[in-house]
Amino acid sequence: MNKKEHLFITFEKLLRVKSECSSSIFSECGLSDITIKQMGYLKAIDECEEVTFSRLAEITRNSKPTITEMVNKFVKMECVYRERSTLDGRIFYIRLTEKGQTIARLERNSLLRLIERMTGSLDEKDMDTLVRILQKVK
Amino acid sequence: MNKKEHLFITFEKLLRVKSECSSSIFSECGLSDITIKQMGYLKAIDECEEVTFSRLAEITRNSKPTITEMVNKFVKMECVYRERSTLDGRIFYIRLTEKGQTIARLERNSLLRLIERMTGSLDEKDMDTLVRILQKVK
DNA sequence: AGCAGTTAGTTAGTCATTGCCTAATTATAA
DNA sequence: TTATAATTAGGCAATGACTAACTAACTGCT
Repeated sequence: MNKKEHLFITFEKLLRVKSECSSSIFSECGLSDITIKQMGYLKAIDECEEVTFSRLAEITRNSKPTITEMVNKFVKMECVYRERSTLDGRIFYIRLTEKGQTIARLERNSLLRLIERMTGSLDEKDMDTLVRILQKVK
Repeated sequence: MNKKEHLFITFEKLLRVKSECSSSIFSECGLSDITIKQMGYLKAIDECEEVTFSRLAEITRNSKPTITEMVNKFVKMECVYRERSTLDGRIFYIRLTEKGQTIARLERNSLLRLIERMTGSLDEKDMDTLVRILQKVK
């Protein structure tokens, strides 16, 4: 087996672990049936500091009623909640619950779990070596 | 910054590259709007040597008409084609086109592209070291 | 202070697509 | 002739989108 194949198999194993971590996160949140679109919306909400219905409609290029329905669905899923502005009673901010944020940051969270797993099996020197080598990749 | 954070950032960069490779593959195939379910069916077809409509209905726990519709959709998307059995004219095998197989094996293909990128920046010794260290991860 | 106009979000009603089903049909084999 | 493989017809729920009309709340002007 050549070096590329070795590398492929090694990374495949790591990615399988990460993918299992993603699945665990979804099922821990009871959201295994979430759609690609819904993931996209949660990420869009997470990327904003404070986001109103109108603003999210702008960002995602949807109508306001679409956002209302989407938010209602997310509220039922316990991913987001509304917070009324104290300055202007017409305005509601869309906020992620802890669960919503966990899912919005799924990539990050599953990678964190993988890194935990790695650091459990590697010593300090190995980690330094890994970082040193992988940083060369352009 | 501690070693875990370093490792996180390093892997995040690699995974971003891989994710860009996945997106490129989808758009090269003109299939950026494929759904999670459809991906699952393509993988199921790919995992079988030879699969008929009835067999795929069994495997995926769906009715036969569901498979017919799904296959018709995939035929329009140029992901699969029918091949009539020479032994029994009632039987059709569901076969992946090249495009269908590329998508069914997306994980593999995007990882292959990432590995290509890595091997372009690393020397033989680095690759050996990577494999040696990463194989320790349980 | 009070009304008119503007703005934020919601409701009602519609629509296309996906993904699934059962029942009936057609074509082929045994 | 009967059984089997796949298809057609017709239906249904959920997702994800829209426009038009509405309600609630703020803003500005007299």
